Amino acid sequence: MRKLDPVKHEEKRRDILEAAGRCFVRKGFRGTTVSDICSEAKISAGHLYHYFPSKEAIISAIAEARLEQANERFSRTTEEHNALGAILSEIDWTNSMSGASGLVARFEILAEAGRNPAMAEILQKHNRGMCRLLGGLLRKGQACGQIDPELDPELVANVLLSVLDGFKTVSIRDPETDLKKSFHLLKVLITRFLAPPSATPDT
Amino acid sequence: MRKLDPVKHEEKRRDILEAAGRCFVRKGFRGTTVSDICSEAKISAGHLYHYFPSKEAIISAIAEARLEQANERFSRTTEEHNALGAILSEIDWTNSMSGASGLVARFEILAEAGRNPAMAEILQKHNRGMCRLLGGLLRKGQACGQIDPELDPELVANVLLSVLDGFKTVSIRDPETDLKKSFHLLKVLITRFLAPPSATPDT
Amino acid sequence: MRKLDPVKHEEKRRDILEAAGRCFVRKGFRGTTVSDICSEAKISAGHLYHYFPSKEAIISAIAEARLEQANERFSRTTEEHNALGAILSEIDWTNSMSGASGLVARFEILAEAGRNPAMAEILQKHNRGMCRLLGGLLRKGQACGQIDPELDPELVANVLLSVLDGFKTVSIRDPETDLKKSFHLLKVLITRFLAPPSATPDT
Amino acid sequence: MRKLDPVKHEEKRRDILEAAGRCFVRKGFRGTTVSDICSEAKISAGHLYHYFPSKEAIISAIAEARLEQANERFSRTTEEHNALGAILSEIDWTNSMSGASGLVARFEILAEAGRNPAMAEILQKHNRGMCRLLGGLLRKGQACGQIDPELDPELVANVLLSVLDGFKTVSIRDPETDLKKSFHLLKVLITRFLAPPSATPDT
DNA sequence: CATGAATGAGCTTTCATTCAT
DNA sequence: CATGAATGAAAGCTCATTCAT
Repeated sequence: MRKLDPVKHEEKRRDILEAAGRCFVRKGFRGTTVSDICSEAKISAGHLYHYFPSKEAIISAIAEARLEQANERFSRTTEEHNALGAILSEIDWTNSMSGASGLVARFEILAEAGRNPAMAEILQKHNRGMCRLLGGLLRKGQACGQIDPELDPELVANVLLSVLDGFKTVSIRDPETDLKKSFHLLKVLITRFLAPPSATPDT
Repeated sequence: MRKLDPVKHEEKRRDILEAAGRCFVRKGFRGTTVSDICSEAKISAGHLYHYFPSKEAIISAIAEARLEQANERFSRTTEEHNALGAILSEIDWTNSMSGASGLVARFEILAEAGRNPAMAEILQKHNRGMCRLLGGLLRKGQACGQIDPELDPELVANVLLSVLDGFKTVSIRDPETDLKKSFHLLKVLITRFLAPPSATPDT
Repeated sequence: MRKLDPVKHEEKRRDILEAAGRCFVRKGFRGTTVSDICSEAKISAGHLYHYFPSKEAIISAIAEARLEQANERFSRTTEEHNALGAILSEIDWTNSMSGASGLVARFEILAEAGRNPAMAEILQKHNRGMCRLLGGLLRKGQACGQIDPELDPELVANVLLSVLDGFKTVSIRDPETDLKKSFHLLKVLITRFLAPPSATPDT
Repeated sequence: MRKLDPVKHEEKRRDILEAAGRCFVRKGFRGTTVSDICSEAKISAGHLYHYFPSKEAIISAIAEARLEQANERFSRTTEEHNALGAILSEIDWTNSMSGASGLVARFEILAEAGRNPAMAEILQKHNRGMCRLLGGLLRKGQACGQIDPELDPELVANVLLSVLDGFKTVSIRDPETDLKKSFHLLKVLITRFLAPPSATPDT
């Protein structure tokens, strides 16, 4: 007779997902146990299975959620920026997140996608979305002469997003990296790359 | 009388490491069991412990070996190329490795390094080495006017290596990517980035 | 004000018991979960405990109910048949139930009774009832010369009921058995067994 | 290099199977836990899996072994008895086994076979074997006039074996049954059933 | 050197049962 | 009455590691 379900249920699901997210950052997908997640979410061992059918499902859900969030943020960003601005804003946001929190999950997802087809599909789906957004911006930039018209927007989008992910490794490779400086350098890199050949890009 | 040890021993160690490498590509560090490795290396379960004290040690050794190999290859490359050539050659080599084989391990290492200090240290040590090599080339390029002298060689090296790693995700993100085209695009990206401002880079 | 209870309650109890019965046939006593039963009975997980204190109680109740039904049916049968007729009618009924539905539960009960004293007692109680019924018929048959008077009615009843249960395994042992033929054979078997020695039984 | 395996291994396998057998008698297939078996076999929790891939496999192996033993014993029996003698000897053996030990497993197997196709197949395979043996004896009996030639040997074999299984329930149904008397009664039953119509069967 | 039997902690998952609503 | 969230013990099974041979 009581019908508080749908809301509470979804809320709890989110709680668990967040708890799982924190665990995954600390120990990785495979290093995290279901027990870890239950402790973190303050629920009992078996109760997790009222919300998710398996650990695998939680991993998928986390990946999906993380990528979804990224897409949404990027979608908002693209509404008020041009291509270059959107990319830079994205990097800026990445850098602002102190610590590995969000970043590590990224590599976990990439590593997993390299051998788990289900994960690969999730990743690809979201990547297509982001490429479309960025590709559109690039085309606009080309239309108004800000961007080299010779570049293939779709390809550039894919490559730039890859490069962005790569950039996230900078502080793992060398923790003493000056993030401000390297951010500026990446900005130069992208600016010079996209600029129409005739233009004389600055440093 | 038993005096063939040191050589044979080292040989076997390498065998095991290679077997482990193949397993890790297929199932990841955590998804691979010691049993998997022993089967692949065609040795018995316990015998592996004559060569490595723990699974963790194998993971470290693999990471070390992989990065060592990369460094050596890059070291050789740098002897006969300028900065741009070395980077392009590196990308070329990456692309030539069909399949995820070498690449996946890379993200595994990065994800692991993000939360495991021991792995982080290994990664950082080798990254320093590669940065030094690439940094030296960049400086030479600057000296002879091929590369923008305003760029900080060390920082550029670190960023470029990161970008390179990112580029490896291209085909995971979108398996239908035309690798040749995207390789060419990356070449353009790097060329334009490094070129002295006055120069008119090609497409 | 709430006064429809006793009737409704008993009704629901029976519903649940029937649902449980269907589950037990499919998965056995131990293979069936309380959840299975609740789903089948279309009630919620915890609500079942308003009707039964435990799963064990449901198992007992089912066994009791099944045996009770069998007794009642046999009781009705005995009113209008002689011994041989009653037995044959019983076998006929068994055969008419296509599928394992009722039969499987029988072996489940026997196996359980072999190790669970509570179940054993239930089984024995009902067996005594059926033996009394069948024993009475046999005695009548002896009185009117249809049945060998040398046979001990109680013992014969118990053995015949056992044989009947055994006969139920025929189609499990060999699913291609011709039930009609084997039914006829059993009829011959019982007829010859019970017939007074002088009589010349037919085939 | 050591090669004590094949023998020791098979021996241990048998040990475990015997331990499992004892557990199954006490608690049934589903009521027995892997832990129970390991304790009974005095091995550690996980070690069982060096010998059997799953609990299911143990259940199958037990069923197979039990039925195999029964077949072998019956095979030996048939070499020195005629049909009636073989059956009686079989019943005798059954009765001699005090307690439910062997019997319970029988109903467990039958109940399981009623819903588990794998178990059903095992049961059917062995039943075919026993039917062939018994069928052969029956035919011989018919040839020398001891057995009613009108009876279909295969069908009779299957029905008799079923009846035999049913007879095993006698002491579960009524623990106070006089086994000697009921054994004698069954002997009468089978004798009269098989005897050629003209013959005057004894009591 | 080499084997594989053996261990035992711990993993994911299930399930009978309770209880707040 | 009725729900389903919640519990926690225990299930089947895996796995890194040790050790007698």
